[in-house]
Formats: sequence, structure tokens, C-alpha cells
Amino acid sequence: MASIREKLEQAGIKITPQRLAVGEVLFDRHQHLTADEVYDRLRHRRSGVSRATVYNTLNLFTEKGLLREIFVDANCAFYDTNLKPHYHLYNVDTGELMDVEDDRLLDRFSRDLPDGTRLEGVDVVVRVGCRH
Amino acid sequence: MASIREKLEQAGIKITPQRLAVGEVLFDRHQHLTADEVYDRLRHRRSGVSRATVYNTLNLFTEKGLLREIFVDANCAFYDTNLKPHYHLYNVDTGELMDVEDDRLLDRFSRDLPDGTRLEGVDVVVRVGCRH
DNA sequence: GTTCATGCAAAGGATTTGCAAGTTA
DNA sequence: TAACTTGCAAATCCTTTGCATGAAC
Repeated sequence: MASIREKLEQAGIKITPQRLAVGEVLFDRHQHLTADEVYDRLRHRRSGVSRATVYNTLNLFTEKGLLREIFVDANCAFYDTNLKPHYHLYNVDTGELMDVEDDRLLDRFSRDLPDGTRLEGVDVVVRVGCRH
Repeated sequence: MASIREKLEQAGIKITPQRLAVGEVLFDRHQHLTADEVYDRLRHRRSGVSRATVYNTLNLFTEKGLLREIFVDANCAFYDTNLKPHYHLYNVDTGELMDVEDDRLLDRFSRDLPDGTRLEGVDVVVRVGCRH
């Protein structure tokens, strides 16, 4: 718990009870949560964090590099706590999202970037369906 | 124009004037358009196609394999007419989306899929920013 | 005491849906 | 004719915002 406080402070984030609560939900382990899932878990814990604050906090954590946003379809952003190079396996039938570690991911796609640009990140989503 | 009609028929799509109009806008050349951009172009051509029909048609074309949806951020899906293996270079500062051809894209990520699943597609978005 | 965070409710944008009327094969 | 498509407006979903209250340094 102290480590979450440190994590936020190291990222230059001002500590509040709400931000700690969001951090505890998220950084418990590597996972992919939507904003709504985070909000629900906070409610179950009876942490009084409003929806607006959940969104604000997720955006803040993402800006500060503690989270990565993943877009797999129009109506939900996932927030990923795994910052190591990896890609995602998305099951379109079950909605399940899995990590696949891949050390060379960045290398593979960061060659030949246009002049005057810098790499921000590489997002790979491998879509699979259940075999019927 | 006849080729668009054939393209739709081959995909098992019933022909209507609206669907032909959407097809003409899209399949003119390889491009990435949002639903709203498609709607705007239809209005400039004075094709009377409603917004709802644009959405219905884009979803239909996607289901039938004539388009690919690309999600680069929460608030807009791009529809890509390029069906060859390729990935995307997205400039977060300018909003520009570029294709990069890559024949081995599918191979690279389609190994080791979970049992009982089949590959639906591989989406790669390389995010770049302007060097300041 | 000034700056920043919170939370509610309202606004916003993209997409979908219900349903009546019109089209297609 | 039978099944499907269209279009409008309303509904829905996710997310952001305005603003007044409250906390922090």
C-alpha cells in the first residue's frame, strides 16, 4: 500500500484518498480494466469515488505513464497496468483480453518512422474468435 | 461503377441506391474514413443517405469483409478499404493515419493462438508524435 | 489563501434502435 | 408478396465538463 503511494509520488502525482483507492484497485496485479469496472470495484470496497473522478484519474495515470490505454472496439477503452513490451490477444466472442509478452515488439515496428517523428508506442491487438 | 455493384453482390449484399453511393465514396481508392466523413462526402454529392444508413452500411460492409475497422482512440472508428496485410502509422499530433505494407504481418502474430480459437485479424497501430 | 481535486448533474459525441413507410428480389 | 431497407427522432452508451464545495500545501 505504501508502494502505491510511492508509485504515484514518483510519477509526480499529488496524493489524494481517491487516487490511492484507484491505484489499489488497478495495481493489485497486471490486468485490463475498463473505467466502469474500476468504478464498480471501488463501489464494492465502499471507497466513495465518483465516476467523474475515476475518469479523471485514469486519464491522469495514463498521461503520467502508469497505464496504457487499449482500444479494441468503439465502446470501451481498457486500461492496462502492464508496461512491459507485449501485445494483446482479444477474443471477440468472449470479450477476454490476454497479454502476450514480446521483447522485440518495439524493434519490429520502430524502423523507418517518418522524418521528424518520434515513437510513442506500438499497439498490437490480435483478434481471435471461438471456433464453432 | 458497375464494379462496385459486382463487389457488393459478390459479398452477398442486397443492392440499394444508398449502398451503392456509400460504396462509391469508399472504394474510390484506398483510404481511411470515419463514419462522419463518409456522411459528409455523401451530402456533398447530394446523395440522400441518412446518418443511420451510413452506420448500418458501414457495419454491414465490415461484417461482409469489405472493410476493416480501426480503433485508434475512443471517439472515432476508421474504416479502411485496404484489405491487404498492412499496419498503421498514427500521428497523435496531426491525426494522420498511414498504411505500411507488411506481407508477414499475419504470420508474425498468428502462431500460438489459444486452443479452440481461430484468427480473425491482426491490428497494429504504431503511434508516433511530431518531434518538438 | 491560493491552488488543486472532487462530485454531482448536465452536456457532449458517436453510435444504435424503434417503428412507420418505402424498396427490392 | 414477403422480406428487407430506409430515415427520422429518440434512446443509449461512454466520457467530459461546469461549477460549487472541500481539501491540501
